[in-house]
Amino acid sequence: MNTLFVIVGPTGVGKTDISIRLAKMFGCAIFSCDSRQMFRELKIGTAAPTEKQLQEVPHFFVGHKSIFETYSAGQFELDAIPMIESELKRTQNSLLVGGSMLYVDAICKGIDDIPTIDPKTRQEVLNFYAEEGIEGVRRKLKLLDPEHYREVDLMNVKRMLHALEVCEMTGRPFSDLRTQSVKRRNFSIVKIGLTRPREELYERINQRVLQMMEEGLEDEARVFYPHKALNSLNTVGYKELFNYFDGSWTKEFAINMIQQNSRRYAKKQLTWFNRDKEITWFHPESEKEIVEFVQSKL
RNA sequence: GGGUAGUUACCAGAGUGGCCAAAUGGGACUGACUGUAACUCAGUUGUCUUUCGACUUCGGUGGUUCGAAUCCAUCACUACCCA
Repeated sequence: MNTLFVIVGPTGVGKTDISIRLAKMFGCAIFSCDSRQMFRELKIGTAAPTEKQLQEVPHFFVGHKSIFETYSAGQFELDAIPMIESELKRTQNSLLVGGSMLYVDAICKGIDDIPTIDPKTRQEVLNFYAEEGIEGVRRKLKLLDPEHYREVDLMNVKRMLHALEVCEMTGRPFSDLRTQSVKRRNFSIVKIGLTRPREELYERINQRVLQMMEEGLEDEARVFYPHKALNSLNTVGYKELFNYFDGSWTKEFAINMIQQNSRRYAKKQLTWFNRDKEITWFHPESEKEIVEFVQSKL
């Protein structure tokens, strides 16, 4: 059967380099699985593959959207699966590379078919929250979807609001639409995790942030400062600089915060991926072992 | 040399006789997470223990007291002020 090799790992661990090497070995393209590299306006701050790297190996889902468009893990599944399937027909093996946990799951397990929330419903639900507060949200959710109410984190407003949106949108309880089943794919999946000792990872992240600043992250972010409310710009590396632009933080502090938030993000990624027992872990520089492992799976 | 204020857990910082292993915030760590997910949320954070609980802490030492982070003495250090 055709195989999709899925390379995951925290930000800054070194996924790009090894994946380009593997792609060349297979003669295949790379499917990026990064919820922020998808935005063509965000290059430096998302450490997107460089022009040179993109020329070496074709990448899908890098810079294919604008920050002004809305996108989601569900849409990503719909867009990517057919492309992965047709690509696998051509090259037998292919690569999915990225650190966006939910997006990886969308490809590997699939996520339930829940309609995209229209802006009107979203706004209505937000208004409701503004008026009634978290208590109101809980009350309404308990009424509309008692089953989900029992399961959700009652402290997590954002998740509850989403459940409410879905109830409002579909007229059905959110829990009805959540089958939580794992979709079968017509290709095999082999997951490779890249990790490093914590200290080493953090040091790389810190250095990379400084490097991004040298490459012009500040200018890149400044252009989009007027649009800072966009969800696509609620992104490490940009949101902190926005605080500097509006005068609430010093530049130095903003840079420190980018480093700190990047480290935290890396930890969250590791927490998520550690739960996945299908992942075989490697140090990114153990190229020989990785290649041997990949070959054993062909 | 004189004076004043201070020294609390990783950091900042409350607490000024028992309700104190010690508020709160930050950091760190751990975790949850099926559509705005680089989001959002939670737990832990003196030691030992699964729990109950036990034990050692609030600059050092020595006191007062049934009982001290809290009061007294003294030493050390820090900051500011006066010389």
